[in-house]
Amino acid sequence: MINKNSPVPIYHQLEEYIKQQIENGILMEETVIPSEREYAQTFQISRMTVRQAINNLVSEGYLKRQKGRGTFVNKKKVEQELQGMTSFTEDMLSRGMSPSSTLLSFQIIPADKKTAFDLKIEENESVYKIKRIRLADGAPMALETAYIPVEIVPGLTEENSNLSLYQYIEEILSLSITEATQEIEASIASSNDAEALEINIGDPILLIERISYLQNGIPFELVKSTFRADRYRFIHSMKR
Amino acid sequence: MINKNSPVPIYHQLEEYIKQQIENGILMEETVIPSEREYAQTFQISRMTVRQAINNLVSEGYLKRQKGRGTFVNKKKVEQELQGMTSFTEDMLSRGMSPSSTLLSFQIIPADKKTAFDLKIEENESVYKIKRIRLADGAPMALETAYIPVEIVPGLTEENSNLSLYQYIEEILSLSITEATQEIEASIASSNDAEALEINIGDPILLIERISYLQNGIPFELVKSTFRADRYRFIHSMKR
DNA sequence: ACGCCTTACTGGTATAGACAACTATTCCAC
DNA sequence: GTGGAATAGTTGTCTATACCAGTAAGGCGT
Repeated sequence: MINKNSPVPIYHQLEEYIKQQIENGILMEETVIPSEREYAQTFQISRMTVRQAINNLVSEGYLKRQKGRGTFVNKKKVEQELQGMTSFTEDMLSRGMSPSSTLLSFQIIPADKKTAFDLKIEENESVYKIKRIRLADGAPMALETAYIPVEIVPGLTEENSNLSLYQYIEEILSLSITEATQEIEASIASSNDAEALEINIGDPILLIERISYLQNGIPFELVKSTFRADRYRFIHSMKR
Repeated sequence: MINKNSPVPIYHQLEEYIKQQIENGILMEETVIPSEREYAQTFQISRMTVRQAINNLVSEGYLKRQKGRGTFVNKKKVEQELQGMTSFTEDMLSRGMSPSSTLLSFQIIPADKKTAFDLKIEENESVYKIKRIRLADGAPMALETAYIPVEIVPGLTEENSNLSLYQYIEEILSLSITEATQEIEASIASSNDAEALEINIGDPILLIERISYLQNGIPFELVKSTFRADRYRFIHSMKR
């Protein structure tokens, strides 16, 4: 398991080893792992080296220490999923609801000033404008309008836009979304919103505007969503 | 500078010392700091202890190491502030507004069921209940109620609760907030909200409920805020 | 049954020393 | 001048050891 002659540092080998054990379920969530002194003895390495490995895993969130008790395997972070949450689909699934959607319109239009600014493109450059009603367990949850530069994702059609766009991006184009900014505000349903979401005019709604970025920092999607406040709250956790 | 007989660990003293030097501009951005051996000799402590201090500062983003060259002061980070944003004060400052607040009430009460659950304490355990109106540039922005277990932060009084609680936690108790969860929803102002925020009944408001955790995962504060939707939007950026 | 001490574990802090890997500089041979 | 070796500095890895501080459990006296 541990090779002292490897160019890979021992502490790093031990890190990988422990991570493996966690992923394989040999070290279970919320249970103690062997003590530092135990690792030191079984692998015939110094306790300080063990500590270096464990420290790294602690700061990566895999483990947590408790003085006098031991070191424990952290619960899997659903949180990290949430933190990296991108699509309505993932969001609903993580809440145990069944997502679906109805396409209202699919257009290619020239970007207006604000959209162009958000997507860092030139005014009047072509963007897809995709309007959907998002359903959870069959009931309307949100009204969503997405803007995507045609240049970045050419070949999107009314049909394949139905697939998860994120899957398409990651798997077909092998790009990935690494960053997003969101702005959230409260408002009140207009007649338009009310009709689509099957609520009354004046009911509270949650407006979320999200811009997602690719690895290179290029924005590729602007999504404006209007959520029914009675059915949706935005959940968000953060770590330092 | 370094007191070996202090109950505060040496590495932590050194951390604070170096942070001070950075903040005071004695250690400039992008320049090398003294070598590990140099610190060890000038303070008559072990090099490994110096490393422990420097490692912490590296993982907090203050410093960066370069093998064979030295350790350098990082450029200040603006983003990290946003991501780790915790208090109303910091939030407003980062938006270029001037925060202030009016204390409405300061009580010690037994925790009700839900509060106890959120703060992971027993029902009826004592908690501070601190109610404030939060102002930005002198105008009401939010109505805020904070719940803090007395056991964790004993000795909080009506007077010192006015100081930044976070500073108090970090500097006096030398604990730090490493994690928080937030739930955000839209609603409509009740007569109570309307009066405090100087808006009309039925106007949209943004409800934010935040639970902050200390490094050991212990929840230490539950804050329920009601923001004027016309003056506040929640902004949030995330990276993978 | 209830406290209290002891004991044996845990992680936390700190030391001193060794060698490896990397960087920058100096100096010398060509 | 240019290339390369020697040198002195840096951080990186690792060991062995010591004592401190918190936790849990068992045993003991009351």
